[in-house]
Amino acid sequence: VQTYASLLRVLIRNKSFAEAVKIRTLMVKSCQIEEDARFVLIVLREMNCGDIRFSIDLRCYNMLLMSLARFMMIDDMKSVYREMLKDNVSPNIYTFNTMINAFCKLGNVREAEVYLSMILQAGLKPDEHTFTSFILGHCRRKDVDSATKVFITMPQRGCQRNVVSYNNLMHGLCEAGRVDEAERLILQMKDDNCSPNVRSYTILIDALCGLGRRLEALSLFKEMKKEGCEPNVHTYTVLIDGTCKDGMLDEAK
RNA sequence: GCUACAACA
Repeated sequence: VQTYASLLRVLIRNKSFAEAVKIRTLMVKSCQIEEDARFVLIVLREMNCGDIRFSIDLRCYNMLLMSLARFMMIDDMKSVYREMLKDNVSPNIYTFNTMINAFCKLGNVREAEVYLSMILQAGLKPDEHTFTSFILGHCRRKDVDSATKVFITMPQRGCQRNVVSYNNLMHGLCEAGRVDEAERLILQMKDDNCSPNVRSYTILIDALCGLGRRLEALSLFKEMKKEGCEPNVHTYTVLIDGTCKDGMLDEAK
């Protein structure tokens, strides 16, 4: 990250702006830890107003917000959002969705709703990412019923549900102990132009194991492979974890 | 085209 920053300064001094944009993108995206994100934030801010002016465009603001979101730096996100308005850069649906998703991750649906109303004020249309984040947010607050409501209204509002919408709701249902409803959803997905992915199966397998329904978990595991869905580390972890807990070591292999 | 989801610890 530091290297990108130095390189960036050189490029700007040489007025190689096309190259600079590329490096800036790499810099913002390469943040591995919170400290990197903080550093990038400082660098971009000083470039945005410094004498060697290299202003932040919409795309860069969005990527910056995403990097901050990765480390749950919600306060910094709020300030960056305010700064972009001051800078006369109009947020687009990506910007709003990034903000909404961050709040929803924290279960702060109230604040997410503020940004939803801003989408409408801006004359934009909330999309499947927007609603899918709200499903997540409600589930994080253990309010599966509100999540279900959002899920139901999506098609009514012209949004196709996608795998993640399903996964989020299934996860919420599982955490509420409503695994049977989640199992119904994974079947329903197929009639809704969605195919379950590794995560869909892993969520269900995990829940079944947690309830001690290991045989069902194992048959789901077989089914996913039959469907051509490759299990990954997470799948094996929940499966091994769940089956070993009760001494079924042989199935675990 | 720059955005979202799962396990253990």
